[in-house]
Amino acid sequence: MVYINGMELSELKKQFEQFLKQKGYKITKSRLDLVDKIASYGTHFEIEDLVMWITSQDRGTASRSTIYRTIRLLQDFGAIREVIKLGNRTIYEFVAGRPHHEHLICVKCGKIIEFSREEIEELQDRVCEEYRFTPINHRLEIFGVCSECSSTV
Amino acid sequence: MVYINGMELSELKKQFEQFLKQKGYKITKSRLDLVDKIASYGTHFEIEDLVMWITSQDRGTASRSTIYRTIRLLQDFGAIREVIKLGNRTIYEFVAGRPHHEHLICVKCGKIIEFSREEIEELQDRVCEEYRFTPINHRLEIFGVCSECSSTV
DNA sequence: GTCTGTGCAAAATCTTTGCAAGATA
DNA sequence: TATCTTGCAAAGATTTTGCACAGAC
Repeated sequence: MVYINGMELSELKKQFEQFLKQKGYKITKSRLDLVDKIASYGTHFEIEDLVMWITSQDRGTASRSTIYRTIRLLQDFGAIREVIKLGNRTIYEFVAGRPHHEHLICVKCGKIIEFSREEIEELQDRVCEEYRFTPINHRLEIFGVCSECSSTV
Repeated sequence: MVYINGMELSELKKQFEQFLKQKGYKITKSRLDLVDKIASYGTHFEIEDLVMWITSQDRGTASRSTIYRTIRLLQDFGAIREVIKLGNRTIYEFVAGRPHHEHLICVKCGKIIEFSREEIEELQDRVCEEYRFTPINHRLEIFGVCSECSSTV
């Protein structure tokens, strides 16, 4: 069985189908295929990379438009998040089945390090309560230089 | 005297001049004027809004290119930061002379609430130490719905 | 059969850049 | 005077959209 982030992939797709049905959208090969493609591509990705990678694969040629449209659906569904915004780049992450976490981003080599701290979730709750703000999600990005890059002067 | 974020504006401009000189850039009317314009525009802004506002002012008509270029210089200088990245929008903030803080962003009305917690700075330091990562800056965005918007159903 | 999705190309945004003219040092 | 900056328009990069055809229900 194929597991993605500890969740069985076919289970995820089943849930996505439910989501589509519930929203009145259609279950298409394109949409389900894209879930496979993203799952096998890797955790973090930018849309252009994904488009090029998918296009380079023999079969399965979802158009750029469909990829953009489906990414949006997957964001609504909650399987994908924009986790890093650096300059004009947007880096997405497959988050389905994973606990929330944050990112360290090396501005020299682009390496992404994930970490999580329960304190951040608690802090969010306390701050939001204070401002009577209903949180939907949060994103903590720490930009800096990783150990390899700082040792290479 | 004009204070911006608790710092005297002419002092900030003087420091900016030093920065330019040190970098081998020239001190131009355009650049210094833009600092005034941004200071009087308000804390948070998007470039397009700033361009339109500046263009609508009688005198002072920095071109879009110059604004983009100067904003970049002010970011390097440290007076301005990209604090919110929402979809394809980038919201900047005049941070000169202010302690670091984070933002709550209402996804319904766009309201921005600032808050700061010393814990976040400490947490950043601890996490970075653990990964031997040298932090340059960080950004915590909490997206959600503010009290006004949630009471209006 | 009806309605939605897809692919394509065009358009819309947002940002950067080449170049000639102007300002700064 | 030498060099950097500016404004403009063009080019880039990224994302969205109108429309005709194809596919899902």
